Amino acid sequence: MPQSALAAFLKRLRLRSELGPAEGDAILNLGGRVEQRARRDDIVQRGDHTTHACLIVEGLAARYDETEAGARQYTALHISGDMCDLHSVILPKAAWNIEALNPVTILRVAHTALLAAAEAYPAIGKAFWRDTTADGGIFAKWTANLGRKPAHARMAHLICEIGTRMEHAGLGTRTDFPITVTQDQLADALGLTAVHVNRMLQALRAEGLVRTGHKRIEILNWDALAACADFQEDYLQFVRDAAPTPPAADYCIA
Amino acid sequence: MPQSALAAFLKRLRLRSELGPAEGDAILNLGGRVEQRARRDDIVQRGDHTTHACLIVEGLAARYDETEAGARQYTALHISGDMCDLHSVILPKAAWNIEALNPVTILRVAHTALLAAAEAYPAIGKAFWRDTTADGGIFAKWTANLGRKPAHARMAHLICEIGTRMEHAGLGTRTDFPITVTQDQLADALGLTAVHVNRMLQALRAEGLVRTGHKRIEILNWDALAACADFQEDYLQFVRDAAPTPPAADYCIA
DNA sequence: CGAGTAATTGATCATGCTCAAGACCCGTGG
DNA sequence: CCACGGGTCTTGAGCATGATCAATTACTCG
Repeated sequence: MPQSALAAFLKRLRLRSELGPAEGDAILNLGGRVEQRARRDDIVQRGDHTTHACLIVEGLAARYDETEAGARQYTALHISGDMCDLHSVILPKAAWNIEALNPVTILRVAHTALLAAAEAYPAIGKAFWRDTTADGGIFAKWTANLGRKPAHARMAHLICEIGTRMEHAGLGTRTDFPITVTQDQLADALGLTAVHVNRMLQALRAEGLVRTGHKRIEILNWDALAACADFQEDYLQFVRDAAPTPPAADYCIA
Repeated sequence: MPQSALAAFLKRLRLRSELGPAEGDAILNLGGRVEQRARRDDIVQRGDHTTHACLIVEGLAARYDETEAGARQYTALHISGDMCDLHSVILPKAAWNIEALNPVTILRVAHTALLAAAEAYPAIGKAFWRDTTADGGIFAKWTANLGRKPAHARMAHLICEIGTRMEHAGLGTRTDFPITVTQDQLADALGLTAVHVNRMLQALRAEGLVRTGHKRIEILNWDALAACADFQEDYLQFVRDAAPTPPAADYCIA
């Protein structure tokens, strides 16, 4: 059971990092314990001194921060195959919370196992470092969206991001994927109110850009949606970096 | 010259990570080339395939993202001693820009040197990983602030954050530190307009919380400012993690 | 001293919030 | 199989935070 979940994690890591067979085996043998969490459960709470990272096997989770007044802002969404909280391996004292957005199956993987793998195989260590850093790039993009884009563009951007990530994770296509999320939750991801999310979704539907419902999102016009979102995929870093091209490489083509 | 700049970087790393003398020497011998950049220069541009990371020796820099329309959002500020763009070591293809906010002295350190140090000394690799991850935590906090706090609280929070980081960097105290930044730049960090930044600063001054001018910020009432910002330092992760407390540790106290 | 940048002020505008009520949807139990 | 109930979605009306536009004043640095 852990193995199949870890296979998804390995696949994820390989989207960004080159990992050989030995390293693959090390990932598959990380072990861990499968757990269920109910919707609204906190998987991690601020202040926790964590000893495990959580691989999302099934369901949706979100990292969030909360103001004194209780207003909640999601800072990241995690889908199946994400090791949400890989951060905690290197920074065990959580300064954030992670919540199950719907009933979730997680695999709790010990930091000790993750660190041992990272130490035994430098490529694994770098893959972990790379993935947490890519997550940081996503945080930064969310910051930029919240700071400088109007509500409808934020909505559109989030839909494009999730679609792209779903497709890379093999959970659907970028234009048609399953997701169970309420407008309240979208509001907390977008820094809006649920009422306004509702109106923005209606606008996107009216423009013929998306269709929603039945726990799915379907994008009817990707180009138009991406344009309205100013969505450019590069920040997701879903490209294994080519070896730094030697300056002379261009000439080899002829 | 590089050595003294690298000493600041080492000091910074040691705020979060335990590094021995050999590791310290490795950091001090990273080498690099000192360069000057004028205000408004881009130190890194989106799409660059970078080969060096940039240590800020003197001055202020910002990572930013820009919308089609040209609206700019800073996603991170970097002060002296910050290795801005340590991220690029593991993700060389920049999906962001870095700009000099005022005349800046940087030390360009080769990725090859940084990676070699990380590979030779696992503790250095982890320190790098930890610092980039802590940066990610700061991005996440900015996201939360932009999404869920009103302008005056965002302003207050940024001032608290910079003060705290300045103090840890040894560049002043948290309540009185030098900084050269325009209201336009603050606006781009806070997702506001310069006009509104001006008004929020006036409000904070009128409440007797801060004093500004002469390239300094002085905080007259830290507690009140932190309260208005809902500032809690934990997200900066300026604490070297205690060894995971064994469950029995509690009993040792008596 | 002069030019350019930055800070400040005022007036109007609009995006997105608040509050409130009603419709819809879906799982549960009678 | 249907009624019930809670959560979610939808709609409307008024409000406010922060944007926009447009001067004017104050620095700063040659």
